[in-house]
Order: sequence, then structure tokens, then C-alpha cells
Amino acid sequence: MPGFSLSPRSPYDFALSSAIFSKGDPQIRCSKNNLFRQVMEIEKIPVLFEVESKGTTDTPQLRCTLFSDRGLPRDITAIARDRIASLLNIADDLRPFYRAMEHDEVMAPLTRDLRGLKSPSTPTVFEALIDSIIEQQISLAVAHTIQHRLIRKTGARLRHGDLVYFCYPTPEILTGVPVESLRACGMTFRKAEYIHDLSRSISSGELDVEKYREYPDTDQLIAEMIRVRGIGRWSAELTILRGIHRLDAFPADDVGTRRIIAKYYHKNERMPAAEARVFAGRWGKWKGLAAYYLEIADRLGIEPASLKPER
DNA sequence: TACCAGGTAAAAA
DNA sequence: TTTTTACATGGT
Repeated sequence: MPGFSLSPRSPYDFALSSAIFSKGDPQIRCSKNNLFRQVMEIEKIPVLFEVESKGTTDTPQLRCTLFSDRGLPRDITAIARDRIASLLNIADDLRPFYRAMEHDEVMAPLTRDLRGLKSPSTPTVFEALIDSIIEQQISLAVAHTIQHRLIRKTGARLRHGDLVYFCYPTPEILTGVPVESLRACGMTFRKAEYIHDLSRSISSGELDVEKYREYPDTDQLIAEMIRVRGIGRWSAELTILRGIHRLDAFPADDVGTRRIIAKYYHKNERMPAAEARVFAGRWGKWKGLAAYYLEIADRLGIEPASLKPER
């Protein structure tokens, strides 16, 4: 079983950053007992990644081990290293973000409480698009259930030990799944159509969503993405943030984001999307990461009342 | 039991 | 052009 070490840019808190996966499906992606596991296809071969911390927040060091139930390509280590690095975004430099937040009465103490937190990305732009379609309109709890059903029903499998692990389905796989089978995972018939159509146009070579990464201008990219049926502004911004890891992308239309801003900044009073978009201007080019910090703070139960500006 | 949940496209006005 | 509606499902 091949393995390798990784040296994330300091500061990086692996336990904190992977805690977002602690309630994940152990057969898909999960973090438990300081061990992060996820299966991804590398050159069409399912590979299980196991990552654990061997360092500290200030001298971070990770150990990654790979497992497969068939032969691995020779250059697997180099590819796997890139994949896990961009999944966990370990090369991000948080220090300029922390400096930019120094004068924000809420974010300044939060960046101290959550020091070393980096936001993860989806392995592909495709996954971010499909996830966002499924998450439209319904609660995250429901959306995650549906996502897990879809992955378990259609994804490539890997057997390791006494467990079977499931990869996220590729566009090719989903093109071959009938719309009714997608709907049977619990999503609306229309979402099933969006997913099937998007998968088909990618697998046929008509559309290359990985090219979205190359657009320099975010507004232009949003305009391009919403041409895809089923992708509106919210889905485009979410995909740019968590699929393309552009930390200035900010989903102002998102009810969860607005609920959290209301909780931490606005006496719990919700603001309209347009107002939230203007409000987020205070975070400059760090809007998306700031929203992520608020989300994690909310999940960890850090209360607004306990946030005291320093001095 | 309703109503809401990290929206969107299509129909109706 | 703008407004309204249908949609699946798990929590509260």
C-alpha cells in the first residue's frame, strides 16, 4: 500500500478542518478518531485515501495511505498527492485572511477560535455542480441523505477490509442511469433531469466544466455557468466557492448564509439577499472564506455573545 | 398538521 | 416583463 507525507502550509489544524466530515457516511467520506477517509477515482480506478495528522497546527504534517482492490498505476503517488492537497486545500495561506479580519468585531475573535481552519473542496467541478443541484431548496439534512443514496446506488465500488466504499459517480455513469432511478433517490423529477442532462453533455464532450477553473472574471463565469439548465446564480456561486475554491465567491442568496449573518451580526434579524451581498463587501476578497468560518462557528456552537472584540 | 428547508424553470398574469 | 407555482422529503 503506497503512502506519502504532506506538509501543509502553517497554520493548519487538521482535526478542526476535517471535523466538517465527522458526520459523513463512513463508506463514502468520513472523519473519525482523527482519521480522514475518502474514496476517489484516479484514472478510473477507485482509490481509498486515509489521512492522519502527524504534526501540530504550527508545524503541520500529514500522512496519507492509499488502498485499492486492484492494481494501481505506477505514478499513483504523484497524482494522489495533488488530489488530496487540493481536496483539503492544505497549501492555502490563512495569514492574509487573518490580517484582513483583524478589525472585524466578529471575525477577529472567530479567526482566533478557529485558527488553522481551511475549507475543503470537492474533487471535481462536476461534483460541486451535482451537489448544488441536489441541495436546492431543501434542508441540508435531506440533501445529504439524497446525495448518499445517489452515490451508493451508482458510484464505483472499492472493497477494503470488511467494508465496501463508494466513489462519487462520474458523468459517464450518470448518463447511463435512467432519470427515474435518479428521482427514486428522493430528488424531484426536474432535478433528476438536470443531473441527467448535465452528465450527458459532459460525457458527450459537448461541455467541459473543468474549464470553468480558467475563467479569470467571476461575474463572467457565473454568466457562463447559469446557461446550464438547473444552475442558477446560487448554484453557480456555491460551485465557484467549493468546487473551484475561489474564496471571494459569496452565495448571498443562500438562506443558511443569511441566517448565520443574522445570528452573528444582525441581532438575529434576517436580511434580504441584496442587503447580504452589500454587507459581505466588508470581507473584501475573503467573502467566501469568512462565510465558511461563520458556518463552522455556528456548527461548533460558538455563540455570538461569547465573541468579544479584543482589548 | 402545517410549514420550512443552503432554488429553479416554466407557467400564468 | 413580472409574479406565481410545482416540486420531494425529513425535521420541528
